[in-house]
Order: sequence, then structure tokens, then C-alpha cells
Amino acid sequence: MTEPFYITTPIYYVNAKPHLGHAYTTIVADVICRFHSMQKAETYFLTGTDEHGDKVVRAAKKEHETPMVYVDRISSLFKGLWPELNIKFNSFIRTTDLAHVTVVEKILQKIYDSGDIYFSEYEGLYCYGCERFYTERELVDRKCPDHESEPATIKESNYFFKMSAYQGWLIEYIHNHPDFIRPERYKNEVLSFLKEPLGDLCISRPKTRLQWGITLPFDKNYVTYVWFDALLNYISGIGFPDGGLFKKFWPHAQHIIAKDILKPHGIYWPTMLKAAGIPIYKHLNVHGYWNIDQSKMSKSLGNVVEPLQLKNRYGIDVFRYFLMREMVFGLDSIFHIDALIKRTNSDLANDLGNLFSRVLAMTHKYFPATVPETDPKAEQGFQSGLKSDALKAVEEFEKSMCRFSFQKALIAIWDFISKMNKYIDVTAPWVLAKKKSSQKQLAAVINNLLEGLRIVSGLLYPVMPDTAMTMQKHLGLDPEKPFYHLDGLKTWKKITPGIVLPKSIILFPRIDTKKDNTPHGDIVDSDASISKIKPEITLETFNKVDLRVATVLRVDTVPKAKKLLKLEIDIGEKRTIIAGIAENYTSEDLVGRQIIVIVNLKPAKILGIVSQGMMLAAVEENGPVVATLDKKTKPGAPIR
RNA sequence: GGCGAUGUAGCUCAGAUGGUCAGAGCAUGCGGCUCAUAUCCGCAGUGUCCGGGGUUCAAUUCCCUGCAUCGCCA
Repeated sequence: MTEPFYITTPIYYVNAKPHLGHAYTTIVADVICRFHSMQKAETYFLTGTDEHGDKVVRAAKKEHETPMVYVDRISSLFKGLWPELNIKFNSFIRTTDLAHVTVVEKILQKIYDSGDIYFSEYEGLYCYGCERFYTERELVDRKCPDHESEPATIKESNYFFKMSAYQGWLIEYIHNHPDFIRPERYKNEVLSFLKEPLGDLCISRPKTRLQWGITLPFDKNYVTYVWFDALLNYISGIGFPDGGLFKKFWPHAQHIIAKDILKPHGIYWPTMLKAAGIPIYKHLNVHGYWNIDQSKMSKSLGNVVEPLQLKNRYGIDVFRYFLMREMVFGLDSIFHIDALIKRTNSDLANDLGNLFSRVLAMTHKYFPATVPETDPKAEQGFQSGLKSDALKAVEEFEKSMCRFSFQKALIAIWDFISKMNKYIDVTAPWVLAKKKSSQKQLAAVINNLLEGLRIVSGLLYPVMPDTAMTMQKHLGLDPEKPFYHLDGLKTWKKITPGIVLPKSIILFPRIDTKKDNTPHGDIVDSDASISKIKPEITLETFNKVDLRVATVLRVDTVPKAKKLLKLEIDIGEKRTIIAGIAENYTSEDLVGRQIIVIVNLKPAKILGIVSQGMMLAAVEENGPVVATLDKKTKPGAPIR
């Protein structure tokens, strides 16, 4: 029996809606968890939300809600999203859960009793946005580099965890467990940080400043600092200290995080566990960022690719495949819709989908929609190493998945898919079908192909569970059975002759790039329908724009310009403007109508004509739509 | 300022104690097949392997230095 497997995502902080980064981390956890079930391991998958702290209080206030109402709402957004992305977690923990609070109190008390928590006074520059103190040198222009606001000088007494006492131990531990933090670059990063003396960790906040947190069991004037609270979810979530789940799964715990929270997980957390006398987790798996255009996907920037929107538009398996195929675990990647479309069309539709479709179509065409019986003699020369290719694929897949090399695991599957396409070309079933004498060879070829597809569908299970199940169904197998067990995938000839197959289907429709010319901004947005909103401006800035009602007097085409029209307008005075609407509007459409014009825009010379303003029009996929007025209005009337 | 990573075909990236190590996929061009989602198979290119210097019989691969990008730390 394989050992149990326990995987966690970070608990997500509820000061923002779930974004692509959250989705990636959680999908990775789901994929790796499903992979371990391929090895017949008992698995446990924990995710949840982090709900205490200053930032939550302020986010709630902004929405005119109490913190509890607010965290309930946002937390449910996360909890509700995961099933949509086909993520099967076992438990969803919230730091406001009573059971969690109890564990935090218990651990705090324990470490306090053992003398590793002390009380001390501290003065410093504090940024409320970051929930942390800054040193003078870290500030830019005396301002917090993240929030661009001046931090406040705060003097307060707080409780500190003697993290420094465990520095030597931690360094040694990391050296003795080379794959404790992986990939290696992040191990090195932690070690290089540990070269400097480690400070102690402030673990409290006075209630005068913050009430939204877990009260320290030994001083009710203080609440627990969020990290000390949050990290403990990994054990409270599985019933620390006495629960059966904890006993079974904790020894096999692995965490997945993005690189921005490396320090708390690589340093705070192990030392906390050590101080509390709890065994250390097995592995910390660190991944990079999804960059969208230039800017990072960080919590503080509102740059978001909406996971649900991507799923709805392209399908969940396409989305999952793309994320897993495109990112090298540990490194940053760029999120490009173009790349997603390319991958869908070439890998999914052309290579896999078409293979599936052609094999099933042939089975229907050459046999009565049943898996043909094979004659071992006919196999001679018609196996062409397909069996060993399959086995190689499974082994390479397994090896890569164990190392979190999802990209390589998928490449291994696709190498095999490619071999199968080639196999069809070499054996040319349509030629075999023409001759009576080669019916047995034909049967062998089709049987081998169906067998190969069975293995592919099993291997796809962790990344594309829906597709895997659809394939099973159309191969006449039972998708409810654990068809994905690796030992079954390592066995050739499991498919039973005589099974009747349902009709062939298209697994992945091709995305027509000509039709799907949606600008990226459309996708990169937090709202389903609106394009990216520009940065905030003040009323003062807006008032600089002089908008006026204008009556169109005359419209002329502009020679040599397909898109341009020259408009004579009346805004109390006569003006000439150029507008790029010739493909959608004619003179008849416009003369006599009233439009809106920016009259103080710097004049521009276009094809020799000076344009003294710009008309307003909605920017639409099918061309501009001119903004007009509801009622007849005096030309020149200002618009605000 | 300190430390580290990365820089390879149009694009995304593999690669090796220094010597068939100049590669894959996509994109491009040409040829073939027709079972299939105008799909699949084959062939064909292009690269100063970031610049400069050094070690060596030999460096894209090792050393030094410079540039660019990124990360961590101060």
C-alpha cells in the first residue's frame, strides 16, 4: 500500500476575490492529489480562507459590512469557485472556525509555557496597508513602497516568538533534507536569508489597534498576529492533536505556495512547529507567478484574470491543461490568450481530439462499433512497439509528476499521442480494410489503438478529469471505476473485445482565431463584460475635458482614407473634425444629427486636414457607434 | 550596495565531466495520405547558443568581465 498523501494550498486571504494565481495553486493541489490517487494512496486535500487581520477589517468597512458578514461572503466565493474548476478538496478550513481558534490558543499557550514567547516594547514606523513595521531604509520618500502612504510612528508592547533560537536548527534541518523546500532555487533563497541573524517574530497586536483576531490565551488585551494564526490551519484543519486524520496524514504533509509567501512557510512555520514539539512537514513546493502583460499577479495590484470567465469561455479542461502545460513549476510564466488558443488547437484538438475521433470512427466503420478481437499471430509486425511506447509514457509521466514537473508529464503523454498518430499512418488501416486477407491485421491495429487511448485517458485524469471520463465512456468503459490507477495503465491489453462503443465525438472543438478575435482586455478583466477600467482620476482632471453638443452640418469622405470622414459641425461656431467612422456611417446617417465632441483637444493634422476636436463613439467589435443626444439641444451646450 | 538566477532558431523553451551539442514544439514553405475536427504523416530551412577577454588541441558548454532582464537581501 502506498503511503497516505496530504496536500494543502495556502488559505487565501479574503481581502480580494479569487484570481488566476489562486486558481493555479489550487488546481496544482488538485492535480497532484488526483495523481496520488492514481498510485492508490489515501489522499487528503485541505484548502480554505484566512480571515483575520487589519486588512479584512478595512475591506469590510469599505463595503459597509461587519467583518464577519464580509468574510462569510468572500470566503464563500472561494469555496464556491473550486468545484467549478473541478477541484475536489476534502475540507475547507476558515480561520474563524471554532476548532481552528481552539488549536491556535492551544499552541500559543504551549509555546508560552515552554518559555519561547516573551513580552517586549517596540517602536517603529508602521504601515497599516502592509500590516508591518518598516525600517527607515526600506521606505521610499519616507513612504511605504507598496502603498505609497507615509507610515505612522507607533510605540507598543507586544509578544514575541523566539524564532532566533531555532535558526541554527533550521539551517541544519534544511541541509539534512535537501528536498524539504523545492525547487532548489527557493531552498537557496531561504538559506541565503538564514545567513543573516534571524530576528524574533512579533506574534501579537494590541486590541487598541485591532480586535479582529484570536485573543491570546495568556493576555486578553492582545490578538494573534495573522501569520501565527494562519499557518496553524494546516494542522487544525485535520484535527490536531488527537484526530485520526491528523495522525494518519500529518506525517505526509506537503504544502503548495506561491513564492511571495516563502518566508512565512520556509522559516516561521518550521520553527513554530519545532517550538511546539510537532514534527515538521515533508515538503514545501513553491511555484512562481503568472504574469499578465507586464504587471505581476499580486494581492495588492488589482490585475486579475478571472478564472471563471476563462473556464466558461474555453472549458475547464482546456484551462487546466493550459496552466499545467505552460508553466514550469517554480518559474514565472506569462499568461497569453494566444498561447492558450494555440495549445488548444494544436495539442488538444489536432493531436488528441482528432486521434480519438479518427480511431473511434474507424472502429465504427470497419467493425460493428465493437472492440475487435485480436489474433496474436496477426499482431506480428502490427504492434510496432506501441506497447512499449505506452509503458515508457506511463513511466515518464509518473517520474515527472512525483517531481512536480507537470509540463514534462504532459509532454510524455503527448509524445505517445504522436506515436499513435504515426502508427495509424504506418499501418494504414484504410488499406487493410480493403482486402479480405488483412482483416485480422486490421483488427489488431484498431485494438491496439483503442488500448492506447485507454491508457491516454487514464494519464489525463489528474489534469483533465472530465476529458478522461468522456474518453472512458466512449471507449465503452465505466468512467465511475478507478480507471486511472497506474498499475492498470502499465498493463497492456486490458480492453475487452466485444464491447460496444458509443458514437464518436469531438473532444475539443477548434477555436477559430478569425472569429475569436476578442481583444485581450476583454479577458483580463474582473467583470465579464467590461474592458479594463483606467486608473482613477479626480473630478478636477475630468473637468479639463471640454465636451460640447455639436450639430453635424455636412459630411465628406476623405480621399485615400478608408476609415475617415470629414465633418463640418456647429458648436456655436463652425468647426471641422475628422472621425474614423467611414466604414460604419455615411453622410445620410449623420447630417442634422447631434453628437458629442471634445472641443479642447489639441488640433491634429490628418491627411492634410486639421481636425479641431474629436467626436465620441462607443468602441465596439463591429465598429464604432456614435454617441448622440436624447433630445434636440442647443449646439455648443457643455456636457458634464 | 550585497548575493543569486536567467540570456540558445520568428515565438516558447530543451540541452551536454568542454570534442556527431547545435535540438524540440509552434509558426513558415514543399510533398504524401484520406480513417479523422481542412485533421494526420514526411521533408526543408534560417541560429555570431547575449557582448568582450582568458584557459585549452578544442568552449555555446569552464574562468574573468561587461550588458540586459528578474528575484532575494540590506
